[in-house]
Amino acid sequence: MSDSDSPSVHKDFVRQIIDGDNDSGKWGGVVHTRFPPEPNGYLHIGHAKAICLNFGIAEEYGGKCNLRFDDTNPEKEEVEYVESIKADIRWLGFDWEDRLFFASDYFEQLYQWAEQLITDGNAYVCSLPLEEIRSGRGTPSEPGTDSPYRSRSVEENLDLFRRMRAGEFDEGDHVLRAKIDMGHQVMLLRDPIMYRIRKVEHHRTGDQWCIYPTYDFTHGQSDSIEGITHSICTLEFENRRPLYDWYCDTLGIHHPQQIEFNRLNLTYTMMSKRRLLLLVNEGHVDGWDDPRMPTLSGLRRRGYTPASIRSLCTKVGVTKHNAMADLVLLENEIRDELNKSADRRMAVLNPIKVTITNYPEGQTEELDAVNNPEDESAGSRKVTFGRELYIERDDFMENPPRKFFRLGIGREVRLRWAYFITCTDVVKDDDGNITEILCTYDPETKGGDAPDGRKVKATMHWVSVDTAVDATVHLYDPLFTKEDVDDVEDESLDWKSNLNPDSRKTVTGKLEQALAGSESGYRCQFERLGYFIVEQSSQPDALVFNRIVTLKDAWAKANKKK
RNA sequence: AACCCGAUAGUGUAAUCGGUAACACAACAGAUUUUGAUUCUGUUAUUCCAGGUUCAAGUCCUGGUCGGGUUACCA
Repeated sequence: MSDSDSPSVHKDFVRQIIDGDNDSGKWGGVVHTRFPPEPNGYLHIGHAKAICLNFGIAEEYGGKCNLRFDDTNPEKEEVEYVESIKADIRWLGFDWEDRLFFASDYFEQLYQWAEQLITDGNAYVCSLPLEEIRSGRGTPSEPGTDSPYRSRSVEENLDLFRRMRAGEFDEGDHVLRAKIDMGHQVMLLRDPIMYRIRKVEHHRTGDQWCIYPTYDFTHGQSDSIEGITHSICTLEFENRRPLYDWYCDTLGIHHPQQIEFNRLNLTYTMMSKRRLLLLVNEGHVDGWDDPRMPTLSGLRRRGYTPASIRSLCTKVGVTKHNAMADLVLLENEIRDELNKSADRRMAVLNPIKVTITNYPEGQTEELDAVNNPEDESAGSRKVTFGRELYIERDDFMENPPRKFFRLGIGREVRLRWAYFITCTDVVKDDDGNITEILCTYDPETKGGDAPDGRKVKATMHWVSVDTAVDATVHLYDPLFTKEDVDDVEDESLDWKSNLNPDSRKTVTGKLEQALAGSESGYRCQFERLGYFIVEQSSQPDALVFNRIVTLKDAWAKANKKK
């Protein structure tokens, strides 16, 4: 590769293993990985890490990465999920080319291998009820007891297993178990289940099968069939590696190396598909693609870019111990990217009216505003100034503390790209609430510079009342109030008690006219507020924006601390 | 409890033959600034514990502690 002379490109332990294999010639220099999602939910940012690892490694080593759906449990799996997963991987920027596979494509081969194990005396049909299989397995400290069916003859096992396939039995009547060791220290090796009867339609094979293989009896063999060299999975599969190895070895087939890495955890959210499904089903969010969800479709709708997510995935690293990455890491990625590329616009989200008392009634003027100070080529646009304006309510204080250097009575500030204004008075309603701010402007400061060189402490955004465009703006905050979603006060509470009731606030904002008619997917910075994207449901004449992320705000942070 | 895995600034990671513990983010301070943003500069702070081997240990050895996983006819 080209940048091999860049000083110290750290390689994680997975890549180090691959380097070692390439040096020793273990796989003849071949690197072939796979990403194996189960189509029972939407992909989340944790999956993005696995995708970046598997597809990324294939790219770096001149190898290939397959997409394989691990669809052995028809009760939970749906075509909708298959399609969303494919779309999300493509959006992230990866391509499986012609290597789209399904574990269900291998059902017949798997079945033949099961018969082989039976024939070799390595598997048997067990007719114990579920509860007895469980109790018979013993506990980690006590060995299990052999099933009474463990010694069935090969002929009887074969006959029973074929009749299971033929649909002669009901669910739960029989299972096929591997004959390993009921006293093994690893519980998983105490005669694990290989096949169970499920009279359920499968989203791809329909009613062709009424017995389905378990994950363990499927995964390694699927890797084997596809010629995978490095089967990379998350830490919770570490315990299953002995079984993965046992099936490959006992069957005498190509035996990929399973390597486990730490999954991505992020503060203020969680990655459990079961829980995410619950959030959707119980209506805590609007759907899998709700902009508050850590799903790829949610992050996409929120306004995150594929590059920002990929960048996070490389920054968090790959190790073997459980880690929880700070959400601000992700936020910084999108801030960095959009700071360089996004147009600046002015929008007032909590408006209060300002009247410039010495500005002629009925007069307006067009002023030049720079689109992006970080990118000269972005050019400029016109903004309209007039006698009546909106500013942010938070930018005015009647009795400002010492450190507050925005607008107050008698204070002078700059309106971005416009004039210096000085507050002379406020108008209040009968309850004493401020309804309007009265100011004068200095015509000499047009564009925002004072010829006499005098300084102001604050520059504020604003929008003229006459040209303001209304828009619905969704302000998002983290879905949970705790860094660790499982951090609950007492036993009676669960993670749902940490749901943030204020994770979405919706306001009507006043936008500068350049934003009129914006198309869905357009990202810009609302100056001093944050980065926003035009919502996918937005219409040119009924604008809807999502806040992607706020700008860093030292003033807000200082206040929060008090 | 048995088995498996892990432990390095607040967080995430690096230190490849045993040879000056470092990077990013966060925090704090300052400079610049027509965004209290960005940018720049600086500061604080790290090898789980106890022994051992060694001129020298984050790294090797022994014992412990703590954390996670497994104990599904889910993946």
